[in-house]
Amino acid sequence: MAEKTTYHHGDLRQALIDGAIALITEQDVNSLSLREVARRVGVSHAAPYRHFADKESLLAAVAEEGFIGLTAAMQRGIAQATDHPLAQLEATGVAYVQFAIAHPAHYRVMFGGLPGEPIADPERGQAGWQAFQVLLQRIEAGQAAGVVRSGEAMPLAWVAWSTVHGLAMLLIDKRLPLSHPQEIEDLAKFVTHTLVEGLARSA
Amino acid sequence: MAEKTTYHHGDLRQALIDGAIALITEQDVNSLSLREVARRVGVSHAAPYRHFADKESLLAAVAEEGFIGLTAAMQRGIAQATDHPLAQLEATGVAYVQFAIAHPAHYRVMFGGLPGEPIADPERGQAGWQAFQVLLQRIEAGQAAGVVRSGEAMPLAWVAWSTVHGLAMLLIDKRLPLSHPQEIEDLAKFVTHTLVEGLARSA
DNA sequence: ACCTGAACACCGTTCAAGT
DNA sequence: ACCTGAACACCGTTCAAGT
Repeated sequence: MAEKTTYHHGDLRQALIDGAIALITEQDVNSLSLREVARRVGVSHAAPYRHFADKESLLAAVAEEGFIGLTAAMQRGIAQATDHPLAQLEATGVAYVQFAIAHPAHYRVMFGGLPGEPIADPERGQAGWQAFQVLLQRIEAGQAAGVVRSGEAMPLAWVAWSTVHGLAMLLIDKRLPLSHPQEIEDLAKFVTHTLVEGLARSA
Repeated sequence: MAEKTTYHHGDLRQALIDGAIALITEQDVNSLSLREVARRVGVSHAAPYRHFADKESLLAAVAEEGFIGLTAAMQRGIAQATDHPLAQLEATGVAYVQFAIAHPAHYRVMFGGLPGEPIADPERGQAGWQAFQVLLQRIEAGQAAGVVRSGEAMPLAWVAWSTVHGLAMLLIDKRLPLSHPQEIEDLAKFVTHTLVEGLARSA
């Protein structure tokens, strides 16, 4: 065993993913070319096809890693919040938006691309579903504690996801006239707070 | 005067915009090529450069028309709702989402593309600002009637916009496990309703 | 097994040249 | 003024051929 380097990169597949992420953080997503990734990694432009069926498959792998990072970011946010379910829900939303604006190109690959597979669906999109689960579980915890309105949790999670996703996209695309990081963080908190008031059990 | 056809299309600029819209509704946005639009319209691949600086400029014109259509759709939705400010706010949100899912490719051009200019900003993006204004005015009307929480209207409008934009994008990208139009419409109503409860003046 | 180099059918953009 | 045709520098993808 211990089969060292099967070729000069040890793991070309991972090198291509890392190279793609590095390139999209430098430039933007649309101008990313498979040939440029290959060049960067030091391999011929045809080599990636040993590991990915096409450009879209490579981007799907990049998206997968992004969702793993998003999940971790939300969990860190939750860990730093107080125990109150509504506080944890807010922390989840704020962490979501902050992850997106910290990694705009990566976030665009996760969503902006292809039609995409359903995420709020356990069957497909493993990493995406994991991320969505974090949000869903905070809703369910809020319901169990009696501070989030009752009823099916799933549609409530879709409301929450729509709001944070929409804010993230508007901020990333520079659609809102905000620039200072502090303004952006304040808005993320305000939006998430207003959302949570809509989800909260009235009275 | 009455200078008939300055060239064979009378108005190549508009023909290119219409051609681009026709193509994106048939196929998807990313695979749209300027050369194909030119072919479709019956002119050489270099001719578009007489009217648009580059591909991005043509897409910006397409987006502009989209925002005009979105504004009209929201206004129709408001006209059909009752006079109650919260009902009008909900109607605006539902009309927004329905426009997006009825014209997914067009909506993607309006947002998905380029970094984009600020929309919630009167100086730039005329048509986009007009659309945003419809939403903002419903918020202000709700405040005037005392049924929407007081404070600056703009951040409240950003909350609302984030929610409907996020839902629209998730639906267009098929991120939610819904397919039947009725399910989608029900969700649009539910999401908008929950949003409005967050914006409403508590008690 | 894994990678390369040439090839194919496309792009966006520019520019001299035509009417 | 408005449009064309050739040209340039790129793409994504395929495939025979090399080791």
